[in-house]
Amino acid sequence: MPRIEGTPSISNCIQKLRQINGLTQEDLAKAVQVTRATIIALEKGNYNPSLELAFRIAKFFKTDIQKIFYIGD
Amino acid sequence: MPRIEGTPSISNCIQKLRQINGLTQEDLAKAVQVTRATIIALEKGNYNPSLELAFRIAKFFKTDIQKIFYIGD
DNA sequence: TCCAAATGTATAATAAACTTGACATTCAAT
DNA sequence: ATTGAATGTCAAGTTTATTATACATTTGGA
Repeated sequence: MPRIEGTPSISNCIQKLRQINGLTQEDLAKAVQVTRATIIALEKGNYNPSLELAFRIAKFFKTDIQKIFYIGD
Repeated sequence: MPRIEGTPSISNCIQKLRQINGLTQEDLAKAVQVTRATIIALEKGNYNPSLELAFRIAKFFKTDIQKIFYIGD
C-alpha cells in the first residue's frame, strides 16, 4: 500500500537472525518458500514482506512477527 | 505474493474488535488511514493487509499483530 | 413502515510485493 | 593470488494490496 508521508518505516533483523543461525540467503529463501532475491530485498529494506511471508519467517525463526519486524530506523 | 497451495490462510478478528469498540467501518478506516473499502476487504477476507497496515491496526487496537491476524480457518 | 446510516459489491487503475534470470561484486578458504 | 560460494544489482513480468467511485443491500431506531 502507499507509504504515508511522515510515518516511520518498518525495519527488520532478518539478516542478523539468519547469520546467528548460520544460514545463507538461499537456505532461508528455501525454508520460507521464496526466492533469494526476496530475502535480499527484505534484508536491504527494499520492501516489506507480505503478512503471509512475515508469518512464515517468524515461524521459521520460532519467534513473533513483531520481534523480527519493528518500527523505527 | 503467490499463495502457496496447501498452506492455511490467514484469518482476522478485525470486525469483532471494531464492534466491541463500537466503531463503524468508516471510523476504523479513518483511524488507520485507509479507505473503507480496504476495511471491508480485510473483514471479509478478500485479501490480507500489508505489514504496515497490520502494524497500524494492531497499534490502534492496542494489541499485537498476531492477536488480530492468525493462521487457520 | 420509513429512512438514514451502515454495510456490501463491483471495477479499473495504481503501487507494492514477489519472481526470474543474468551478471557483478564480495568474501573467505586455500 | 585463485576460486567457489555467497551476496548484490538490475529490470521486466506477474500477483497482490489498495484506492476511488458508484451503486446496491441491509440494519436498526424512530
